Amino acid sequence: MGRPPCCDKIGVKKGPWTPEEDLMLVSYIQEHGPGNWRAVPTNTGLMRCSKSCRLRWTNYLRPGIRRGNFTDQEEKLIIHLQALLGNRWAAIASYLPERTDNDIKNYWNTHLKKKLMKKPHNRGDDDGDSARKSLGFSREQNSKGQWEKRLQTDIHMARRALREALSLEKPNSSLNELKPQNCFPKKPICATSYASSTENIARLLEGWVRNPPKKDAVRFESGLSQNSVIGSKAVRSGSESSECSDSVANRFDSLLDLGSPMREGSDSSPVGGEYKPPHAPFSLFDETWLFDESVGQGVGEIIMDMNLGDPSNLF
DNA sequence: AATGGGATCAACCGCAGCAAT
DNA sequence: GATTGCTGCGGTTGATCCCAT
Repeated sequence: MGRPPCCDKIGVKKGPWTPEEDLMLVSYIQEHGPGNWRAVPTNTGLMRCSKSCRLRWTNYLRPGIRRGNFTDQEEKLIIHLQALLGNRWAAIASYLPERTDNDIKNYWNTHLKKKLMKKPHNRGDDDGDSARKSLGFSREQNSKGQWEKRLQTDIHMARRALREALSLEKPNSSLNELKPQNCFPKKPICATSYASSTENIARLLEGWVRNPPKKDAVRFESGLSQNSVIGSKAVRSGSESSECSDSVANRFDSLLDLGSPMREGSDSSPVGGEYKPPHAPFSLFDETWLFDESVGQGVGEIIMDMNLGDPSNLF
């Protein structure tokens, strides 16, 4: 059988996007909201395939994306989440709402993997496998179901890992330490010239995200929620970056807010309602377990003590 | 100044999942 | 239940940048 290509390959433009194309895409999304990507090339006149449009939006033009260097906090969070989730970049990205899965994937492949490679012992072979091994998962157990099952068993281990990742800098630090002004650099670094132009385009969205279109935008709203407004600030260049999005703070706050029960279908999920894993492999979307001290102790505790108990050992 | 090699990252490709029919 | 079409995800590629020589 075989599926037809997502678009007519003939006449479809490839390669880097131009500011003009970005503008066309952004204008369209401003009006109609993201989604129905199939219709985007036709309606905008863009000579791009729908996938390309979606990718460009989600990875670059979408408000709320922060570019530039990863902070230590982010880095450690990624390492821990990667160890827990494997290369599920989208799931990992949902915990770093201002980062795209593509960015995280790139960062992992270009920085973290090498970094971890340098560490003898428990890492080095292949993406996450080693990390999972370090968590006590053998290759035999590596089949999705098994290691997820195992993961559920070791829920407290993950919880602790993430908590430590989030509080590593100052073990006794308050949640304020996780506020963006602390966990993000004051200034976006390494924005390319073209990135700057897209920032300008993103700026165009600023007014819109404050009052997103109501129709056709349900998915968009659930995906961005509060992140949108602040995020659009975040893509501004340096001078305003100290505002650096409350979104992450909110999300971390809600991540850590043990008092408020995590919800299903709530707008205020820890990551802005974003992460509802399509596969729902285990109850990661109910993140309270990550921090809930009351979860029983188990063999994972030992493993964690040996391997991830001290995240600083990673480096 | 030229150039070669490594690093980085935007974008593409193919597959899987899911919903609609 | 089977088929079809759309969307999302992860792996990979290739263009560009950066730095050392």
